[in-house]
Amino acid sequence: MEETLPGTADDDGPDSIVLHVDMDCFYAACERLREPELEGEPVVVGMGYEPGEGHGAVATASYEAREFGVDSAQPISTALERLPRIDDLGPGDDPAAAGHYRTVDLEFYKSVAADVKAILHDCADVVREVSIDEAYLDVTDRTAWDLAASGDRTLAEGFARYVKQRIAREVGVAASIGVAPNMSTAKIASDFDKPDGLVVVRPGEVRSFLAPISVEEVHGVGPVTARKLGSLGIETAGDLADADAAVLEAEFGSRGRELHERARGYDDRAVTPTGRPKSLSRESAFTDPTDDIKDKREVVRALAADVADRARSRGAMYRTIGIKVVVPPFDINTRATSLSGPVDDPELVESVALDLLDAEFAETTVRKLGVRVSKLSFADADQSSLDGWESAEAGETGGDGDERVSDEPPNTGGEAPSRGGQSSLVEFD
DNA sequence: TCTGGGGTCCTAGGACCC
DNA sequence: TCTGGGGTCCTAGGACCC
Repeated sequence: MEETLPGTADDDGPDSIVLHVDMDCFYAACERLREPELEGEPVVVGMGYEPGEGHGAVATASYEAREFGVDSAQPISTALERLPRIDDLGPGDDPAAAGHYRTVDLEFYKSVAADVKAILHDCADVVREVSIDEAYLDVTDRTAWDLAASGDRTLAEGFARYVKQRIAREVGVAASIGVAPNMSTAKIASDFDKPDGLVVVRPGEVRSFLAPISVEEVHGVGPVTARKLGSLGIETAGDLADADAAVLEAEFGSRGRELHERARGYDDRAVTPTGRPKSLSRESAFTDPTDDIKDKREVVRALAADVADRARSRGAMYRTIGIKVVVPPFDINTRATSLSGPVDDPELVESVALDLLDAEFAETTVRKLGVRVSKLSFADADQSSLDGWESAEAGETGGDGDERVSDEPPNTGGEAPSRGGQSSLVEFD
């Protein structure tokens, strides 16, 4: 079906068609895939409810579990209070008020996600994978905003329905899809009728669709911004659209202007394929905050080894090594050191991280520690035949002059994922 | 809701350079 | 030694997202 484009310039062509595909309660849906008996039951996926684990949070709660007040990011202890583990029930307890708890199994969820992503890539020329369970598709060249012959629905809606049905049929999980002329509206649309939703916002309807939406639903508005907006009398996207752009910019900087545009239905970002990660990190919380330097150093060592290992397995070299120290109640401190050139050097990650810890936090009581590497560069970096790194493994970091442009390579077209070995296993994002 | 883990982007001040 | 202007890189913190 390539008859849709009028013979005009294609740069500025017709309105784009963007799909935002968001899997419903993805982890719980995955668990149901391998345990069909969980269908219709309250399911909570998280970590830390096992005996001996003190801390943890809910990763995903099925809609049945949400009825009991269990929600994502909730401390697992709260979840257990509201919805006891069904396996812990005593003789007198009511099984109808208990739930099934499962431990996060990311590897399995990734394999399911890979099946979904394969369908998405089959359905669109450009796919931006945002997370394990979410993606944007540019399908402008695959369908159209024209009405289908049969009635008052658009071809785009039919196309989205097809994507949804393929995911359901071929993988067995439900997705909510938003269809709109741009990314930010598509994102809101996919959220609008969850679960199993399909919401289409046609080019002429964007403004009126957004108007009544609460600002909190707008991507990029969190609790802080929502509160500030509220104090300015701005509660809906419509209010935001009508607000004075200069005031928003004064209050929120460049983000203010951006939010204003999004609320007005303007978003000219192109859907671009997912790029490479910019940082890799690992963190871990203590069951009880501690000031014991031995414990802290031991954790940092383990995290450092982990991060370095992951970097190596992804072919990433790093130029900056940092730590994160969370002090009760919840003060986040970060420290980082940059090297003169990119390295792949686990021992250096460990020693730098430990130095940063010792320098300022030797006596500090901490609740959580993290290690991070950033300013990444990748050995299989496309083109750029002229950066002269060797396959360095010694910690020796060549001369300092080293003026690399840290921006991403231009990478015009459809960036081909690495060719090596297996098809890329769609790590998260 | 007193808080798990893995990310992204923006801002602000300081160092340093010309 | 009273003092302009432009630019880059670095670190640290904040807000936000899933």
